[in-house]
Amino acid sequence: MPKIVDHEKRKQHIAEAVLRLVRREGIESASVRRVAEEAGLTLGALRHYFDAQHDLLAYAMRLLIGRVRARIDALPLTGHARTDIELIIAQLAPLDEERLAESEVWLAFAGKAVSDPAIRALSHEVHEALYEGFKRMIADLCEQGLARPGIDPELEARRLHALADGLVVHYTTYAEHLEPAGLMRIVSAHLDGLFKAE
Amino acid sequence: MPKIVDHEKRKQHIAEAVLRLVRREGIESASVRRVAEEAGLTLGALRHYFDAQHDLLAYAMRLLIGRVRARIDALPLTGHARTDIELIIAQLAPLDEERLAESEVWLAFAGKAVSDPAIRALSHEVHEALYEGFKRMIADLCEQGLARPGIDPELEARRLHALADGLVVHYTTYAEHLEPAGLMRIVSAHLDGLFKAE
DNA sequence: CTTATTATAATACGATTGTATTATTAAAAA
DNA sequence: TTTTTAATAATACAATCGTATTATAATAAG
Repeated sequence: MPKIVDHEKRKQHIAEAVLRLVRREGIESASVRRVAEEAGLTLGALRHYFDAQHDLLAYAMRLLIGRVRARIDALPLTGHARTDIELIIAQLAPLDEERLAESEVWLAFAGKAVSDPAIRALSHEVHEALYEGFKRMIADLCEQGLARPGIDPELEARRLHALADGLVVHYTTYAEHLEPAGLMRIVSAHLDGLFKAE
Repeated sequence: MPKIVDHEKRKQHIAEAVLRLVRREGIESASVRRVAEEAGLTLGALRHYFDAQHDLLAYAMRLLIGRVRARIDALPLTGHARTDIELIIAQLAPLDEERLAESEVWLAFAGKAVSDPAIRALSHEVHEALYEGFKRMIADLCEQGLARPGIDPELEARRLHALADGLVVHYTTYAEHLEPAGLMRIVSAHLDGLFKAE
């Protein structure tokens, strides 16, 4: 009997309404009433699925994170370190309308991290995962002798991480003034500095 | 007769209350009532200085921008390009308590840029000024023959800009997990890649 | 000194917020 | 089929929000 499944599916349906609303009108418009309206539910019905607003927001954020994570996990990694790094960053960057929407919502949630502990925890979790991922990839690079000699993997991981996040912020916030292709050109130029010249 | 001066001074006093409040409890707590309370004024008194809340927020943001700008303008630039770039970035980064407070408030305002047109305009203005500044400095570098050959000033300006903003975001948001000194080490390492090896 | 102007204060209006309560309907379990 | 549980709906509560109005006190201009 698909009871729990239905329950979860409905929560996802509501969370998607949250994401739409946040993208369209900002996170401050994601009130329980507006979300209920957007999802086609009554206030009482929504409350049956989420006891409090912060639960709703945290759930929606987890849904967003899960989507990106699934996309990265499904990536056909080549084993070629440089290509793989670019592939992963491309999944985080606002390179098309779908990912631009994601980035906008992500930044909106990130802004809420200051006041909402659950969102703050999620944000930090993603931050750490990303840093660790970059660090591991760069460390692999060094071991394989592909990296420019004398580089510090931890420092370079933080540098790449900051660059990537900075680019996401810029190309999301000023998407109407910037050409998406430029983002990956900058990433590529940055990686040039990490790899040995051939 | 110091009428206008007093008026402006009082507006600044109120704006400082906004900045304190935003830093302490987030921008969503900067309601006109809370700000009036923080500034030691009545709601009606505050309204005499600011007709609407978005005026109040925009004014406070301008005050913040003015402070940082003044600090940069007062900088004893050496003429040595590399040192100067580091000096400027050091004024934008959360390297001590005072600048950490600034950065926190700045990020809070930046989050409001999505919904508030005035704040969005200010944010974009600062963004452009920073990009143009970096571009000019890197172009100077190239002309002086100090830059690594074959680099693209515009691309490098965007790269440095994204890195700087990304570092500010990371070291502000996760200030309790990161050592401030690490930020400038990363900037320095980045600049190594822009300059000719000597 | 009288008249304007500026500043402060108190109160009110309508809207929206998150959460809670209660009742009713649908569906699964016994 | 009866009984229990899940789901939806409607309504209510107290708090806060931005803004507006009106009246009073302080100060500068004539």
